[in-house]
Amino acid sequence: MPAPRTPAGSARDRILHTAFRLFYAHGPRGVGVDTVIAESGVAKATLYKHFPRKDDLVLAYLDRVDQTWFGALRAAARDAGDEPRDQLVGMFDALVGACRRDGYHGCAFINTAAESPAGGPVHARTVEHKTVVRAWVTELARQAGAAEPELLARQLTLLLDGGLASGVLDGDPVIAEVARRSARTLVDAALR
Amino acid sequence: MPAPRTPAGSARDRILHTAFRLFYAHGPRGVGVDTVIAESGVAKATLYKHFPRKDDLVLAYLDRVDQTWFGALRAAARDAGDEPRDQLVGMFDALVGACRRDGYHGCAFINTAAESPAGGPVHARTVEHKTVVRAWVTELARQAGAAEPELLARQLTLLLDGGLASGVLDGDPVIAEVARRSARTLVDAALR
DNA sequence: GGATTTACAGACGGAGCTGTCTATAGGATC
DNA sequence: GATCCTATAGACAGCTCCGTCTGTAAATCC
Repeated sequence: MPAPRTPAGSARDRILHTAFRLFYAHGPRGVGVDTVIAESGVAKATLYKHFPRKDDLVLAYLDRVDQTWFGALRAAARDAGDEPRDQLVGMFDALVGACRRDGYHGCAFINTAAESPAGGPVHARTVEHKTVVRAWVTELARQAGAAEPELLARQLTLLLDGGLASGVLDGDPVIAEVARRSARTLVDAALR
Repeated sequence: MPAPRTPAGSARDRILHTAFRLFYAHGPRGVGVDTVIAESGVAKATLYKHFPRKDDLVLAYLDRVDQTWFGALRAAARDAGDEPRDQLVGMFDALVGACRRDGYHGCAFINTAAESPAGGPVHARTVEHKTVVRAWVTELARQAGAAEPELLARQLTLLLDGGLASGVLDGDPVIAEVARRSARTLVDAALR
């Protein structure tokens, strides 16, 4: 395995890092391949060697988003303590944190899916991501003792999606707080 | 006022109708002006006479979406009876209906905002739309006797946004039902 | 030290995009 | 009937985008 010979990591990493930043800010369709190349300081041939189609780069971007966001969700839940009941509410702190972050621009998956043809690979990857997250929430709800874990999980992920999606407009952290309070109410009602 | 001389309404109406259909299906950025022209059977000069910039057409599209969606929300609320408390939940029937509709593709505002530059007219129009809807819901919540009408309105519109936004992926009507049940729980909790 | 791999640099074609322009035809109005 | 107004039809310029291609430099491997 050769050591990286470029200052800021391997070419592939630089491409991905730049694509992540640009795609999230302007949407994949709003960023040309030439821009990614220019800003990552990479040759065109190099980019097309690692990502033969632009779609491949978009999918790699979504994978990175998935890791980041899902990781933040689990970390927030973990930080809420050992009680699954508290973790179900605590995961919304990830939303609070996301809204506060500079350059926050909503849900990368929804934004990307909105500009991608239905039935394409981007949609499939997005559905996959949402499914994995919901399965995790469902398991938490089951551990918490919910009578209908699937329902509660759907309710909570719906809240998450709502909070994320409306972030396209204004990263108002109050929205995340509202979502958190809603989550508390729904969890309490489901576990009463 | 001259009578329409074209079979399917005035040229302006045909343009708007076609743009509505195409913009909603593929996103404004995914539809070229030439396509709108071809499918609406209109001359290029005519389109640019009515809508000097493509952005003008996009904004007119959003206005039409606003009328349609807000109208559907109010109609659903009205159909739920005279009690504001029931209307707050009943408005979610508009979401149920939207999810069932063929070609459902999520929230036109969020989808469009996601691909538009932040701070631009599209964002402003979207914020305006969301503000008007939320003000209406707030008034309903006040009439229903909520202690914190603004909070309840934010919670409910957050649910609406979540249900709409996730519709980009799958128009699963179950999501709308889940949103409706969440709304019932939140309304009950707020009015207890 | 030669061969191979990897990356840089950038031209290029074909397509699509927005927006302007000219030329023309058909009703409406005076 | 002459004159508008509006609409059609389509060429056109200028730009951007995606993806391919050629050529070159540097680092690694045998």
